[in-house]
Amino acid sequence: MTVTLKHVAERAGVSRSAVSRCFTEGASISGRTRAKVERAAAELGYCPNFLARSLTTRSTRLIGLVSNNFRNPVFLQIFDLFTRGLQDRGLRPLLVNLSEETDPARSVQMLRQYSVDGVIVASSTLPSGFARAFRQAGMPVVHAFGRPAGTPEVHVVGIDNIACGRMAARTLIGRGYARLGFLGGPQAASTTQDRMAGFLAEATRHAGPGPVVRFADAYSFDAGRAAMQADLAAATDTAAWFCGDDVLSLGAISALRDAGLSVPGDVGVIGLNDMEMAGWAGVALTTIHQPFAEIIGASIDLVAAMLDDPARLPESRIFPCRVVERGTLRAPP
Amino acid sequence: MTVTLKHVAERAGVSRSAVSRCFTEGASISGRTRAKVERAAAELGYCPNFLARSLTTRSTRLIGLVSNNFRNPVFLQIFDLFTRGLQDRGLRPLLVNLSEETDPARSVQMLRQYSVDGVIVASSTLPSGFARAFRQAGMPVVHAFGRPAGTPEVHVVGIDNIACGRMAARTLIGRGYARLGFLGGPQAASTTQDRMAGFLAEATRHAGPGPVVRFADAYSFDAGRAAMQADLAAATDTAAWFCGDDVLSLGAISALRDAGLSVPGDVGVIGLNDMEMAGWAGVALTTIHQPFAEIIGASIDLVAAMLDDPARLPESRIFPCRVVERGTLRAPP
DNA sequence: ACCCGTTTTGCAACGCGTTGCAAGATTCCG
DNA sequence: CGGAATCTTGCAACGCGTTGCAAAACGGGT
Repeated sequence: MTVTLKHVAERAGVSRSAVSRCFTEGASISGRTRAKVERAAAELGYCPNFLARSLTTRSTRLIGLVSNNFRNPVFLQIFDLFTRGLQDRGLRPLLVNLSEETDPARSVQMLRQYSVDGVIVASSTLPSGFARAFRQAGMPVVHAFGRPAGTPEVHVVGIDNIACGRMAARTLIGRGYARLGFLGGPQAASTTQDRMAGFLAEATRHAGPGPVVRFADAYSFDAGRAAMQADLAAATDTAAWFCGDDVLSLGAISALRDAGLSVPGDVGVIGLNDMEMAGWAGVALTTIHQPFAEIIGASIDLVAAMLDDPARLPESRIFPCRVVERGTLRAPP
Repeated sequence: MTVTLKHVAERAGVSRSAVSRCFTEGASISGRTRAKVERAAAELGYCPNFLARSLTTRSTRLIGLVSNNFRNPVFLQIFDLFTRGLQDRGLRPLLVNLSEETDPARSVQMLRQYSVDGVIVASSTLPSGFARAFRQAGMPVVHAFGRPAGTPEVHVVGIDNIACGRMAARTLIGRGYARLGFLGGPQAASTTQDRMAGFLAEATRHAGPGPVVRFADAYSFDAGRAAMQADLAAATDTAAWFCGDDVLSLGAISALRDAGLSVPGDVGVIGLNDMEMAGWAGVALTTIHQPFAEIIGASIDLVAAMLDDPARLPESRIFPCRVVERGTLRAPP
């Protein structure tokens, strides 16, 4: 049924090798033979089988795109950028949803069975054991949105979350808010820990009352809303919040407004990510912009570089963030 | 470097066939041999190569998951359900982003090169030529969110968009709104056409002034907002809108509120999809619920059924929708 | 026409696993 | 215990392409 190399070779009256070379970049083949082969291939509708080829070339150009974050709308932007970036380089994303998965071994096995050339882990909440397990199985790995380290075990691309925490605290202090609060995502996530650490380091130098800390169960609207409702019930009287994620911020703002508080009149909120929705009219979330395009571009660059040089040493790449001023923080006094 | 069948065979002291049969469901192998092989495989960390296997079995269990919609947040939910559903059946999604693609031939070639076992097109805006081209290349195809037809060219799973349009119109009429409006997505999309047709069929039977029709350039917040701003500038004095998508509704509502109009006080809005965000406190969008889980489950069932019986005739599966009452429509008079 | 250096070509083996077949080993039965 | 029926097993060929190697073809110079 399917038309193979052999059929084309017979029709063109050449050997199978000739046909193969016709479809191999930089192989030695004469113009005459090439013409014959191309004609036969076109007539038969031949299309080389990448998977068969991969047996000898040991390259599938398949990249495992692994994530456990399918609730936070920002990840749609992230998948968009990843899929397009990979496609532009002739790489193919095999999407792996690890939402309910806790055992790295099963994912490792799956990715090995499909002989992926590399793996991109796109998550800040997946335990780092996953990236490590992939690496130990011999796969090139890039952890996008991971925690940078001096000598990382795998490539890490992301932002300096501690610096972001600092930046958030300084911004809130600069607006003259009294008591500051940090509303983080899942407490175990490295991003939560680092953003909190930076925020508290700076906030405790602030003259006002000591900072408040709360955590949401997940990076989701409902979790942010619930955490803020808990804080309102506890009446901490916090004047401004740094939320560790935009969607968390939206949940928090919804709880504040439901409680009759005005944002930014009574309470200020600054988020982190600058997802597309943050810029929607009516949302107008002031937030710290995370440069997704750069992070994703660098992740793809690194995974592509690993294809050429699998022994390349892991490195961290960190991109600077900046505050995007919109409408959820009051003007400086 | 990689450990193959041969290494395991040597270590276990059996033939390669024996090892192969040990990893093949239902093959004839004695308990003694199986034990030897499993031991050797475990010691070497052997993992069968699916791609090599696919050469003879002609099955990769790879499914092309094709979409061109990476802006509408509802698609993150859709990808979540698809990836999990496919994984649960041992199928692997190869994600293909066709956002900028206009030529089906290139996509066909790519999917053939990777020998996908089937293709799921998840989009209501991708020209139907794509699904057709995949089918003509001999691939099992399911078009999720496509336009159902009596004798479809490929499997189609979705909703009755005409009926949804009717339902929206009846709902608005029941609330006693005067002039009705339809705000559709891209005019060429079949969903836009069908929703409009159903809506107008019912709305024109309404006693009030004739219905207004507008289109947004894309299924996006900004497009919905821009279309509504255009309508406000034209002062059509429309009392209630059926927007062909939730994210369009949010854009429209943002424009209405910016113009000083209250929703649902002055103007009513009903959307379509019931994306997660529609239920967020503060958003509270009244909308027509599209049963995503059922549609996606059926799509996966159909593509899996095609793997067993590729000659199976294409069919349409249509799921009923229902109005979800929230806060953007006034109560019935 | 001849010689030498460069392409170009086909052969055959290989990558990793599967499978039809026939031979060998087991089991069952009388 | 012999013989038939049933399991297991290994051999060898196959699926689809790639590639090292040596032979063949070609090109140019004289």
